Amino acid sequence: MEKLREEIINKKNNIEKINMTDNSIINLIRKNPQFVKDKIALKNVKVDIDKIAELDNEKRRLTQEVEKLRAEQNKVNKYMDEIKSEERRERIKDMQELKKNLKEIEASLNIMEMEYEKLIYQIPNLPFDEVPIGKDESGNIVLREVGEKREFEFKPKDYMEIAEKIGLIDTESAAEVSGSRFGYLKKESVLLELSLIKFAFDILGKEGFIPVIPPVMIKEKAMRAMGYMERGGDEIYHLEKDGLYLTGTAEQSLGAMHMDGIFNEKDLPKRYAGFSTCFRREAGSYGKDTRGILRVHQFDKIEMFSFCHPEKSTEEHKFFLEMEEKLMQTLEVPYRVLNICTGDLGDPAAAKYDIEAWMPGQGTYRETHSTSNTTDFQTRRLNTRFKSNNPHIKQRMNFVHAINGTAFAIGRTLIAIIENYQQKDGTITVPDVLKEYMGMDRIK
RNA sequence: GGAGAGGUGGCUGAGUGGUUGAAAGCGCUGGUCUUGAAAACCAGUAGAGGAGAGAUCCUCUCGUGAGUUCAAAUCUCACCCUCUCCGCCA
Repeated sequence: MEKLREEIINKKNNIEKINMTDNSIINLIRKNPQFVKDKIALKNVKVDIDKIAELDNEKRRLTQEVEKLRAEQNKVNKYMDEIKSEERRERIKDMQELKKNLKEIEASLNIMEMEYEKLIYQIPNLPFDEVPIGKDESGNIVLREVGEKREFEFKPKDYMEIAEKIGLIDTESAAEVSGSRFGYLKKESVLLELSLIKFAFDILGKEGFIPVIPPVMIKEKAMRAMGYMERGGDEIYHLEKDGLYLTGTAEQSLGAMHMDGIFNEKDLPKRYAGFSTCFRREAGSYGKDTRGILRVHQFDKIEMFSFCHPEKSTEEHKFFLEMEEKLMQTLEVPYRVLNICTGDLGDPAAAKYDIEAWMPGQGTYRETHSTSNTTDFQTRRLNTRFKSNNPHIKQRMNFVHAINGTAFAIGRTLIAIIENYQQKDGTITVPDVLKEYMGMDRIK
């Protein structure tokens, strides 16, 4: 019994309570449990919704009992100060009795709440109705192909072949120093990275994105609120000594930046562009893409993040996709846009688009961008809200929606550039838009 | 790493056991005044959960959690966080 108590206390300290308002998941479960079941099934996720409904019911029943007793207690306490010794002694006795009763009910309520919260935290964000239904990435839908694939008068090479020859990428040394799935970027590849960063910030700055270099180590509380702990926790590097986690994307630290924050409605959308190194364990991908720098434990990325009005999130999501396409079009790299299906969405997303760049050396498209509308899934856990200035609406505080999207995943963009701009003589032409940033038009 | 100070509403900041969910100021919203604006004045203004058709009512929240007590922002303990000084350091 002591142990269980301690456990409850510990859990309470670690789990941030999810905020529940009108349109929250529990209200949906109360109104239409089947709908929730169907939606999460589309994501291949199983959570015992009936159990949650049952716990919710019990919880509410007990809560009402507790509240009734508290009300009684408060009522007596209000005049306790004014009454005389005889009656006072009597009242105190009553209250002692009441308290004993109260504590018992509270104890069972506590256990119930713990169980309830564990379950409800496992429910992923529900996919929008418009999202194509499918069980894995094979169900993703190609929306369009953009840009003309270059006609090569020779057989285009794989990026590593070119990069190693010029000395742009060194994975061999990295393997010695750090192990597999690491790489040294050298010479012009470094200049390319710096140019891409500046280029991206220039474009995004015009749209009001605030440039950020965020911390790459964050607390469990922040990581959990961003929705990355429940499933896919294996993917994250954990610094146990310090209780910190390495971010796999700037999204995690950008989103958490406004934890417990309140926006003024007129300041929305609030857009950030974060440049950071990203760390991923790639735990589930043994033997997949082992060569080169396509899939590595560490890479740099510029990520867009926006907090927006809930009614505007679909629009903002579309805008993010537009920005991604604009970046790719300006770079003149052919790509295609995918509408990601329900089974491939991941926990936080209600909708998601990927961009895959054409890689002529590999003769295939590879993912370079991804943008998600996470609606209020993350912001509920983060407790990031906005205040409406309209005095006539009843609920003036509400959760903002959060959108994230890749501007450039540098490593993969380098790959795309190298493969698309390679020349017969083994050199690489610099994309027009980067020439000025690079101070050269060819990499030899 | 050593020493100290502190966490109260959107913000600043009072409050050391009993109508204090919380003074005051700022901010915000509405109104009066004004040709308009500012100023001035008046009024309103925390969040969450629950019951109810609704008016409304109840409960919780003063960093988090536990405890003492009939009663905790106020007392005790643990944890978290922030700040200042010293040391170390790109």
